[in-house]
This record gives sequence, C-alpha cells and structure tokens, in this order.
Amino acid sequence: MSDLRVTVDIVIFTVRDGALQVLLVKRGVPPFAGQYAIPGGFIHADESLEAAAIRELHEETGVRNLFLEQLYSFGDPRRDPRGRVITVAYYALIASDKLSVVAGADAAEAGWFAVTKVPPLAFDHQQILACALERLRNKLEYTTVGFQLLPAKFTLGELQSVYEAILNRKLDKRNFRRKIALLKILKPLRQYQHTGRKPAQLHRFAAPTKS
Amino acid sequence: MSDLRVTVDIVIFTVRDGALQVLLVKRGVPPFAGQYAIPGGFIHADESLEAAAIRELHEETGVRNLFLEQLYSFGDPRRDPRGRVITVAYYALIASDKLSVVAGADAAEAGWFAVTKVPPLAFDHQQILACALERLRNKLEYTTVGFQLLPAKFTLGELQSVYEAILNRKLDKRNFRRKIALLKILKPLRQYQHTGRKPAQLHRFAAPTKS
DNA sequence: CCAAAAGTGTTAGGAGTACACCCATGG
DNA sequence: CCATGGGTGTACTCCTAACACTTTTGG
Repeated sequence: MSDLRVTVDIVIFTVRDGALQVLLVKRGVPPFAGQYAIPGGFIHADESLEAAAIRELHEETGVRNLFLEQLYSFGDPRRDPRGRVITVAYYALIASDKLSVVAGADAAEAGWFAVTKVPPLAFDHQQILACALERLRNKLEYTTVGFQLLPAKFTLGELQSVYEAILNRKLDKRNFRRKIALLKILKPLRQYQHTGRKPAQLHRFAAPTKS
Repeated sequence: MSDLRVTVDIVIFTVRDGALQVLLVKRGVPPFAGQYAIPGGFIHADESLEAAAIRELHEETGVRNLFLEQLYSFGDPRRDPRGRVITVAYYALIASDKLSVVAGADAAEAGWFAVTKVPPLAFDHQQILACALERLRNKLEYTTVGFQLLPAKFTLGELQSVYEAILNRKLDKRNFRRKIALLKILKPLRQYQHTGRKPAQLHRFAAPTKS
C-alpha cells in the first residue's frame, strides 16, 4: 500500500474525415518511451476523479465542456512497470468544429488516429481503448451521445455519417431519419447548407418542446 | 498524493422473502461508528481490483464463485473524513440457497436489509447503493444476471419472483414466461416442486443446445 | 369443496428492416 | 446535362403489452 498511485486516463474521440478517431500522445520518457498512449496523468490531492479528467482534457485539447463519462478502473498490479498504479479511465467526445484546438503542452507529440489504425499502445491502453469503443457503440444505440460530436448546426447527412463512423457500417438513410425523427430532439432550422449539390437543411439539437 | 489510499467496496445483493436485499455491516470504529456501511476494505499491494473484491466477498460471506462486476469508482476528495480514499465499487449477486453462510469475522454486525428499507449509510454509500441498484435493474433487462440469484433448480414462479423483487413491480405471468422461453436457456426437468398446491416444474439454467 | 399457485393463446400497437425513385443544385 | 448527395413511403417481421380461464393439489 506504501507506494500506490492513481491516474486518470481519457480516451478522447472525435469524428473527422468520416472516421472515428482517438487522440494519442507519444511518450517521451520510459517506460514505453516513443510509444503512443492515451492521454492522462496523476490525480491531484484535492480534486475529484472527474475534476482530474476535466483538467487533463483541458490540458490536452484546450477545450472544456465536453461530454465526459467514467468508463472503468484498471488495477492489475503489473500494468505499470514503475510500480502500483491504478487508473480510472474516462472517455470524452469532442465536436469536430472544436478540434482545431489540439494544442497543449506537447502538441507536436499528440495526434489523432483512426480507431481502425491505432499504433501499438503503452501499458494496457489497448484494452482501455477497446473498452471505450465498446461503450461508445452501445451508448450510441440508446442515448443521444452521437450529437456531441457535431457542431451546433448540422445536416441529417452529417449526423448519419457520425453514426456510421462510430459503428463502422452503413446505415439505411430512410430508416435512420425516421429513427431520429421519433426522438423528437431535433429542431429544423430555416437555414440550408449549400455545399455542393442539393442544399441540405440544417438542424440543431433541442429538447422536445412540450406541447 | 502523499496519503492516497484505495478501497474496494462491494454491494452484495440477494433475493430473500420476495424482496431484494443488500448486505450491510455495522461499523465498529470511527468515522461513522455504529452506522451501517457497504462491506469493503483496502486493496493489498499485490492484488488486482477484482481479486480484492473476491477476497472481501469471501471474507464477508464465506462464498466464492459469485457473480461479480465492477460498478464505478468514487473519488470525491472529501468522501472519507480520514483522508483521501478512492473506492472502486463492485456489486455481486448471491443465490438464495447459499446465503446461510453469512458468517465472516463480524457476523453479529452484518445483516441483510431490503433495499427499500436501508438505514442511513456511512460515507457516500447511499450513492453507491443507488448506482448498484440502477445497474442491476438495467442488466436484468438484457442479460441473464437474474439467474445468479436462484439455486440450481428452480421454478418459473420463483424466477419471476426474483425479477419482480429486483424491479419492484409485478410482471405479467404469460408475457414473462414467453420471454424466458425465447431465450432458450432453461432446461425443464422431470422433477416437480410439491410446495402447497399444484406442483411446479423445476428447471435448470443451461446454455442452449445447438440443434 | 375450496383456496392458491401453475399453466396456457390471442390480439393490437410500436420499432426495426429491407427496399427505389425523384429532386435540386453547382459545375 | 450530369454527377452528387438530399429527400421521401410502404410492407413485413418481431417484440411488447394487455388480458382470463382451466388445472392440480393439500387441507
């Protein structure tokens, strides 16, 4: 018990270029120097787990007010060769229009990777990523987390692309739109996105109006 | 970071007397001396989180090989007045025919409480219990955790009672039995339970036989 | 014979899935 | 004019939920 430490690691997702991507940082010091890892760090003495996650998230991305949810805690005694380190893993979703802000202290060493093409990861981070991916895919089915990945105004086509990127499969356009319509959480706007061919109506996320 | 410690707390459920019950222990020492709490303890230096949970579970109930699942980690810096203690909460299900074994070191100070009638709890254990209850109810809908609470042989009426106790509402008998039958995980036995009126057929939990 | 739990089908509504064509625009 | 993504409806299946009566036994 003498030397136990606790970290918070955060799997940060975004959807970019039609693919679900995750933010990874290259480690500069041993162990696993030169390998990529999920961003994270030790918790401070006076902050809650979630506060630590929010702080790390802000340090890595410069963004606050993201969707953030605790994922799972990993505590194998040998997961970190330096000693006993338990990690509480979180996952976060960052909207595509906010991710220009990928600065942070080690900007040059951080990068987005498609989840289908992640390099070998340090520690047990492969397992943590797999866990986050599974959670995200499940939550997509019965919650509205998907909307967190879009800007305030978006088209139904963009929304569908986000779903397809996360689930990694094509969805039927008509069925998708009916399903979304049934949720009654989108407000159609009188604005259209003129991006190429036929203009697409913009929508924004909104709680259903009580009639 | 100097003084951080990690505990594992376990919400142990059973169904008894038609009610969902939880095992609580009375604290003998401050803080919260005399109040009830969820069983738990500090993790050892060389054991994984799950191993710690299994160990605590065995210490409290004398039983091994229960259903056990990690729930959530709680880390508010002021959740324990003694100092910084993070807890990784688990929940476990113990079959009604095994719970005579409620011995353990502090047997006299441990007891089962219906979840609808728990006394005030120490620390943030009320919150942990609420979290476990929510998880259990959700898992009941789309997994087969409910079977963990029954002996090897049971009647459909007993199974339905377990579901009703957990969900705290009555279920339709015909719909329930159809739903269970569709799962194809029960093997009807040539034995009947003669307990009062019309004998009820016994079943056992079994993976579906591949035709 | 009676109280009590066991056991059993049908119908209606809602959600998911499969599937094909016309529309509006920019180039 | 044409390539491209936007936009729309129907039919079928499956799951859920509501609902009532007969059967078997012990006392």
